[in-house]
Amino acid sequence: MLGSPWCRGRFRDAGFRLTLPRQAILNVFIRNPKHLSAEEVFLLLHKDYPGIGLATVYRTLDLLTQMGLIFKFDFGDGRSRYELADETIKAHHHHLICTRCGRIIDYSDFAEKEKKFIKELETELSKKYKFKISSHQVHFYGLCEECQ
Amino acid sequence: MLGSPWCRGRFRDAGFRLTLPRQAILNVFIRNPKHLSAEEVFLLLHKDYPGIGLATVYRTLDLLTQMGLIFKFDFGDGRSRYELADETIKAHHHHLICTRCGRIIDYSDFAEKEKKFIKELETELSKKYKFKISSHQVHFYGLCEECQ
DNA sequence: CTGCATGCAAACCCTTTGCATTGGG
DNA sequence: CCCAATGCAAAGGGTTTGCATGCAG
Repeated sequence: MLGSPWCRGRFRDAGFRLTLPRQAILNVFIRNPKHLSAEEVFLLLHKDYPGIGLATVYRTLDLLTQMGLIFKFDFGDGRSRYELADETIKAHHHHLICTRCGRIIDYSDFAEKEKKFIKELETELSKKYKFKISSHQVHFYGLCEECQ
Repeated sequence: MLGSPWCRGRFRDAGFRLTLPRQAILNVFIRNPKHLSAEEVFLLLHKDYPGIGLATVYRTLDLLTQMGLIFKFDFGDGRSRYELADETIKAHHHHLICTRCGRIIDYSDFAEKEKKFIKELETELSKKYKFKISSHQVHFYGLCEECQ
């Protein structure tokens, strides 16, 4: 994904430069398919690239989100989390959030059923509220196995 | 709702005092059935009760959330929003959020279909992930009619 | 070369907390 | 009366911004 002309082209076409920090940050997501906070990205990055600052991480996360390469989530714990926008996401994977320990569980089961349902709902909502829907989030809150 | 023995009892049973600020804040939600941020509650309150401080608003919002009288939402704009936990919510009303102007549209259409779907999904998820689900949020992001 | 991107630190914004004071039960 | 609840101001934590410097194109 990274060295590929696709990635470079994606940046060039959008009028952005493919810099080292941007490549490195994208790499963090490729190697860590998780819901990373800005600080987590910064720390993971710091091992190999101690020179990259937190501000750059925030600016890059914002850029990548705008470019659609990553998705931004807010689980209500006061910090944003980001995730690579790959097939996993496209397959409508959603989240279970433990309100006690903060653990986040992905699930992509029931994807077909869910996809169909969401699709229908989006169509109806778009029509009724003249709303152009571009994305959605489904969060279930509760207690994970250990916290019960 | 407010003067009712029900409300007072609800506080007493939980070991809390039904103070003037708490009544006033609950009243704000009753009169403004919207997704209010802490600051909005504070400002609405300020007209009639200029003495009530922002910290008390935050503390009370937290208390009411724990008591289940209001719900807390996070739409990703960096501030929490709160809403009265009345029948409207119980009827599974969800949200469309405009990513440009921040407008939030409630919808409670398709409630039956949705309720059934969510219920099924919750059951399956609970079983598979041993997760005790207590609430859920469904957010659709996009552009409202005016912002398109 | 030219100007976008970066690093650093300060600024910002929302939220929480410490502490003396108030008022509900 | 007593202790939970309040108000105020200060602190906290995540995110953004200003500005001089660096590097991609």
